[in-house]
Amino acid sequence: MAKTDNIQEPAVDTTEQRIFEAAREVFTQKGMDGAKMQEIADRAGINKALLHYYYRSKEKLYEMVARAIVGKMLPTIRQLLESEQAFEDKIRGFIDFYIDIIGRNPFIPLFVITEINKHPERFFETILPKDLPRPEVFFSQVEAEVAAGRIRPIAPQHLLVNMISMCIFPFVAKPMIRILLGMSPGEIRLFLEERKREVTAFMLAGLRP
Amino acid sequence: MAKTDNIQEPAVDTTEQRIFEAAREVFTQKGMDGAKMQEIADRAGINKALLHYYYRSKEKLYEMVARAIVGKMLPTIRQLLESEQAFEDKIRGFIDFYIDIIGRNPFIPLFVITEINKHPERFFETILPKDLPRPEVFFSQVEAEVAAGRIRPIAPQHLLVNMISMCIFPFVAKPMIRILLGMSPGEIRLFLEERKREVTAFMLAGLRP
DNA sequence: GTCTATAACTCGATAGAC
DNA sequence: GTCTATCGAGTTATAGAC
Repeated sequence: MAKTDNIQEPAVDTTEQRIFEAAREVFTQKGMDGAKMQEIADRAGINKALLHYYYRSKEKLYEMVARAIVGKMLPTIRQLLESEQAFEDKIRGFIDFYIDIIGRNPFIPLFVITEINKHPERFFETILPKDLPRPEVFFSQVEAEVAAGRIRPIAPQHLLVNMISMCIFPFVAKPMIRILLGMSPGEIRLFLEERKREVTAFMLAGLRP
Repeated sequence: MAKTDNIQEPAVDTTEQRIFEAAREVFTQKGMDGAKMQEIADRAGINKALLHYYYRSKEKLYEMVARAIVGKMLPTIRQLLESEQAFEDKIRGFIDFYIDIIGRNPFIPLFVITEINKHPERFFETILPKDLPRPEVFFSQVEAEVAAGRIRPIAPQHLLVNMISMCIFPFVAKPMIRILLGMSPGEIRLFLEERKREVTAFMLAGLRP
């Protein structure tokens, strides 16, 4: 509990941080089982023994990395669920910001999904923070919009899941989409960028009364 | 149970098939790296050495399993993309059938997504069949609907990705949704079942001119 | 075909020099 | 703090008896 509790500080390039960054790369690409301490050490440019000097075990190192990654996604979701912003602005803002952050960190969704499915107990007890965003404000907001006739009747839970699905899934399924639709690397990049506009349009169209 | 619920192969119960079935369970739940030959042998009720007698190596066994799983999802997608069925019927039929098949095999999406992201070369060269469904027929159909004014203007690629995302992603993110929305195991089951109706409604609403 | 026993190897972790 | 060397557990794969 002594030093690194919060982990978003800028690059000071200590050995400890180089290890952490190398571990983040390897763990996110290979997963817990596929990652090897040797590869992390090589990528950090140091020796295997040093990994254990700074982080006691592979398990501890993994937990640090996982916590930092999960923590990165929560503020955006909290903003959507808990803020008092106007409904349509919120939808627009969430889609834009969420697709943007995933576009810049495309490894995050698969990492989180894998972790949560393969090791749910560790995820919920050790990695996920306890103060999760609460969806009540957002849900009341949806219900108010429905009651006012500004959007068609829809269950708020399904609305939320539809929106998140359309934002995240294409990044996770990117290689499959590329092959199925016969896109070049440049075309798929453009396609994913377009989705900010497309998902927003589709959400608003799907909600028209 | 003598006969398994949802497998289409003949239930002959040879040693070879028991191994294959055990391997399917372990590989889909643990992934290639997390799966252990010992566990597969235990679950098949035979000895580790027999795994190598029937399938030469862990790698070969994994490829067999992966090919079978991927092959299972393709006919539904081919039906959507290539058949000449009327547009709205197609949309309704695809969502219903796809959510149903995933509901009965909820491990498939994460398995395929993981495989394709972690080992793209093996996936495309060894596991994915060469004769993929071609999207042209479906795309022309969407364009015809738009031209006729029966649906609002939308890029067929995004329409397709929106629909598939809303069908698949909730199953992959199930544990996260459970926690975020505070659902019991029974409630999440019901929620995912409801999605046949909800996704259909949302798609059709989003496409109204 | 099926088993037991074990070889061959990988990998996380530690000891101890500097 | 950082390194080299090595241990010991766990894993895939094979040899050989039945």
